[in-house]
Amino acid sequence: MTQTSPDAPTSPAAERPMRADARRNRERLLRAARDTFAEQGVDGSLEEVARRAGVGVGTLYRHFPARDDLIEALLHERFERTIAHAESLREGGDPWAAVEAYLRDVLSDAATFRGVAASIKATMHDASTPLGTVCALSRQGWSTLLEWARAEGVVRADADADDVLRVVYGIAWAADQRRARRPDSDPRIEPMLRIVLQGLRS
Amino acid sequence: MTQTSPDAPTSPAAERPMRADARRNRERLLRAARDTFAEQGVDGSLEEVARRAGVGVGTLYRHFPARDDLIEALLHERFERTIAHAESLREGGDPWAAVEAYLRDVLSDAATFRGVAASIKATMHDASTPLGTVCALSRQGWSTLLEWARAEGVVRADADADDVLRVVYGIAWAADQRRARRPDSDPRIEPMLRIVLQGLRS
Amino acid sequence: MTQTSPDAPTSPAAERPMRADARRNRERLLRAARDTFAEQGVDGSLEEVARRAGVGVGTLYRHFPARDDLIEALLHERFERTIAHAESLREGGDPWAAVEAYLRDVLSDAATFRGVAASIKATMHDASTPLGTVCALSRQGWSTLLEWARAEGVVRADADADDVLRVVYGIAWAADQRRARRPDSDPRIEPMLRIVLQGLRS
Amino acid sequence: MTQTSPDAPTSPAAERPMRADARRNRERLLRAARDTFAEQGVDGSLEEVARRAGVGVGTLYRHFPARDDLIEALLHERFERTIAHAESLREGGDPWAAVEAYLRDVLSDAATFRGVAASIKATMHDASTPLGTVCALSRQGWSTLLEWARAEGVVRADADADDVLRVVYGIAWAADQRRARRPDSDPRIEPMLRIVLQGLRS
DNA sequence: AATGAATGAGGATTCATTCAT
DNA sequence: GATGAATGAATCCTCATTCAT
Repeated sequence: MTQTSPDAPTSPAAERPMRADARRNRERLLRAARDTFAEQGVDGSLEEVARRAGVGVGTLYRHFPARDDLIEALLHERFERTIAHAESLREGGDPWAAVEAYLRDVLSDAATFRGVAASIKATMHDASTPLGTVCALSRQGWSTLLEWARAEGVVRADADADDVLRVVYGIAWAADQRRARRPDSDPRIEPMLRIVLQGLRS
Repeated sequence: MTQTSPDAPTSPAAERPMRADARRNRERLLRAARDTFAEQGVDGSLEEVARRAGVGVGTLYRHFPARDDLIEALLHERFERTIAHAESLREGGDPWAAVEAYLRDVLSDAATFRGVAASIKATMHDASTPLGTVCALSRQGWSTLLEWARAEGVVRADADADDVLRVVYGIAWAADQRRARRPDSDPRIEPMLRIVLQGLRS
Repeated sequence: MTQTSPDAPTSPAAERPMRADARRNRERLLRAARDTFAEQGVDGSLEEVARRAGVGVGTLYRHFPARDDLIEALLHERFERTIAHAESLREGGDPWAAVEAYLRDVLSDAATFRGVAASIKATMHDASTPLGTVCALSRQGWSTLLEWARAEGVVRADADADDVLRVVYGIAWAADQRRARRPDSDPRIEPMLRIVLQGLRS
Repeated sequence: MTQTSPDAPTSPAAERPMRADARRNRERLLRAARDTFAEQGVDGSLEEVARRAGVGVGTLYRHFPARDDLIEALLHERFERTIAHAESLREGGDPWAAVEAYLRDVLSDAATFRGVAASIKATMHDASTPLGTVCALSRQGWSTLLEWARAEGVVRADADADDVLRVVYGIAWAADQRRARRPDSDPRIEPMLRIVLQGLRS
């Protein structure tokens, strides 16, 4: 009765779809954060993020009360795609190809939002943070994948899922040219990844 | 006598013998920096360094105009030992053991101060900085060592010296617990290194 | 009928009867403000007030354009009761008892919300504000009461009505524990009031 | 030996008398704080204080790391004078005159640094703060004085030292015109104090 | 009328670096 | 040469108030 009363002001239905301008600002903020964090690292100035988004600081804080909420939002979509990919890879039937493809995905995730590897590393195992929760999902997918590859005998028995992930994030970090005095012409992700892949193969 | 001691500042020709108290302060500053950086990482407060050294900030700046000069001075000694080690390893006759030992040295150097890997990465290829110069020396030693191991056939032909170094610094970064919410009990350097080593072996 | 209810807004002639939902919101806001101010003092967050009322901030501002309007509305009822009390006291026939009772009322009013004494003090003599107007009414009642007590010879001749009120508000302020580092177990209003009462008696 | 060595830079003796410019800035800061706090209350902007002193914020924080250190410094001198006065008053032989004079001192202290009464009230009983410590001293003096007056029979037996102080601070607060919309022409401290004094007399 | 998103000034605090003593 | 006082940019965050929807 209450929700169908004539007093209900504007929204006809019960769900609140987020106002158009709010949604637009959210998008802008995410884009600005992506850029800013790429340049300054995930410690980058939030004030700067707001400025780039053409938005007041207050707006940023309304949308993302904590820095991690911003990072989490940044990663969420990507991670979900990666996890979905992992599942589809398992259906491909080639465990080694799957491992390769997955790690390339991870690197691509970490490279897209440069500097985010640091953040992931920091909260990777803290399920109490939103970011940690996303990471847990991602690690779960990778773990299953690796287990399978191990069972199929294409990966060394002693390779731990977390350790491999860590090295891969280390590669992402090493390839990150941010703050380098003389930018390397070549990010050289591939050669580094190849070393690791060969280290995994049994 | 004083100016020929092994602690003489880096410039090859010292015009003036450096006053006794200046030398003493330099030593104190290095020691204080070592402690401070060990606790707070290489981003640690310089004011804190000066305080621990029992010296004014101004004095610190006179001796080490930039933070990197301080880091460089701290790494110099370590790096020289590592380079010397590389040479002695070549005399051991076992190229694979040499590669292993050397990379472990590198990791140990990088683990000295939290965050130092980032500094190294940033200036690695910039010979105009003091830190870059030290790195160049180090890379030279590693390059020769790897070449030898490759010639002996114990290391894959396609492994590039710089790429391997990068991955190893990536490992150091990944093992760095700074800013981690829930510090991992175990930095897990060994398992990560093992993956890389196995990736190098031919 | 609706506009003659005791809850009608302060303006004497209400052109339009005020929509039912508007009236409901007004009530809710007052209730929420009462709670919030009781907890956080009169400096409490207005956003919080709106939230508790289950209403947007905008609505709050529509009903109460300034914080003082809210405070005024909250005090209005209390003050009216106090004024009425003053009149009934005069009928009691005991002027000293009346003075005592009245000042206790004032203290009780001022203790309603932390910090409200400051608001009262600030606008006490400014009849252009709604709060000031209420205060003027209140002071009028007190003045008459005191005059009577003076005429009856139970109160010193040199006691000025405003001065006494000021001291009493000062007591309310002194008893206010807001921001105290170590909250006093006992606000000690009574002993302070007793000093003042004894200072009044002739 | 060490302190007489030729290395000792400027200060001939062992004590460090504070550099001339530092002392000057300290004075300026205190003056600026006095003014700023008078206008904005003790919650006044520290940035403003620094600006008025013609000094960077950093300088303010170097001299007074916490707001209370500033307030404490502001009160220290005054309080000491008041305490000394209390002692001299006891030698005067007239306990009632002493009580009167002392409370006038207290009011004068509280009025000089307007708004400071609030701060005193907040930390009055917290000996862990520097301000609380100063207050304790002050209260000690007053307590002794009052005890004496009580023993001499000129003050009511039931008057508690702390309660009286509280009312007096309440008077200071009530007389404070800061933030009043229509400043009262007359601070009216005297009439209020007289009420309290008469309330004390036995 | 109601809503709540957006604003942005404002306040506290830190610290690398410079410079007067 | 040594000292440490001074600087002030930079960062985080909060909240009263306005205004587009």
